Amino acid sequence: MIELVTLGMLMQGRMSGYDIKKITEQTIGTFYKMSYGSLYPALKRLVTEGFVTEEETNDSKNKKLYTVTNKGRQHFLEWLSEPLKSNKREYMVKVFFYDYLDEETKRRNLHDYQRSIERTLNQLKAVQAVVSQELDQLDKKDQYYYRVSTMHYGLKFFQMENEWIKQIINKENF
Amino acid sequence: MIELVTLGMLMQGRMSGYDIKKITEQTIGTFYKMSYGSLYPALKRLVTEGFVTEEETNDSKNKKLYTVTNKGRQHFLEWLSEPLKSNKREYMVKVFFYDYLDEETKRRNLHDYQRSIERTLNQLKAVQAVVSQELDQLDKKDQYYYRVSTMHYGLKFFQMENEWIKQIINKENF
DNA sequence: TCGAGCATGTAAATCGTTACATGATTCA
DNA sequence: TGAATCATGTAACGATTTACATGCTCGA
Repeated sequence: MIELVTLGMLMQGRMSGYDIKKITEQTIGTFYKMSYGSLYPALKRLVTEGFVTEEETNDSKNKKLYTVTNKGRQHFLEWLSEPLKSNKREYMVKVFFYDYLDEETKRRNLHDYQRSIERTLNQLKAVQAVVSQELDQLDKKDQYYYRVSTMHYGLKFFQMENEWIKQIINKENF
Repeated sequence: MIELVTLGMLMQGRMSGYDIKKITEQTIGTFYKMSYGSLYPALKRLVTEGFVTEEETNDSKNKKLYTVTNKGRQHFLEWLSEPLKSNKREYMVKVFFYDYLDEETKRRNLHDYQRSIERTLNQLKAVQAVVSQELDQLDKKDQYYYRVSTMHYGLKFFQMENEWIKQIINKENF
């Protein structure tokens, strides 16, 4: 993951490891954390894999600048093209970089993902209906208040995701 | 984390590792994943730590049943009492178990958390206002559509969390 | 009888965090 | 001049996933 995010950040131009971390925090910081302990080794791996090139600056600071290679760009775009998966918020990171992706793949992936969200949503609704009914009959609602609230959260969460994806598909964010 | 979740699941009564996994999936499965590769070693650790006791059944299936000890219950409740932190969805897992927690600690933690969410929300709003203005001036909105949409998502997400917490504090889920 | 589900476990691999270590620059 | 920030890195540790391995039971 960190390699792909790093590559993605470098897509906007040559920069140092320090810069990569700063920009990552400023942009996707709320749902993706990056530490130097994983970033610097990742940059080294990216160099040995031929996905980025390293350049040493001789001006005062001993800073290293990294640039994506064509191979790296291709590797990044392949990952970006893959279908969006719900787990681990990886999908949010991908959408952040979606300006780099071609229109057709974008549409297809977003559409497929929206449909999968809708399926999950329907399943959750069905489960919740059953559970609510059971609890009503047992008169145990107060004993399980937070469990039930957590279920509500799940529903709300997927509803929000669903709405958000629909909005970006319909380009309502302009 | 897995030890605490396991302990939490065992709070509702004696069960096997297999059962723990099944119930975890059925309840908090949408935001917490559990694999046998981490569960079984965790159960062993819980036994050596004296937080649960192990009981072998001699009926057909070679099943092991686990029960929380008083020490385990105490350990679990200590963790549950700690302030809610935003990172890694740990807080959702905690709220799921909140029926086990005393009213006062619950209220305090939820309240504090709601306030921290509100702070984050205000910060995000401020950042977004600035970024939106900049993009308007630069006429680059279409080039950064998905980046901007991702920002919107962050906002929506925290707004949803905020509303949800307010609702459970005000016991609107009855 | 056969496949789905019940049931437990290990070892290697993966991935990342935390703590430590070092040093330059910039600005008040 | 001293604190904040820029800048890079390593080593130990921690947590969990993935793949593998095994065997029983129950119902169609």
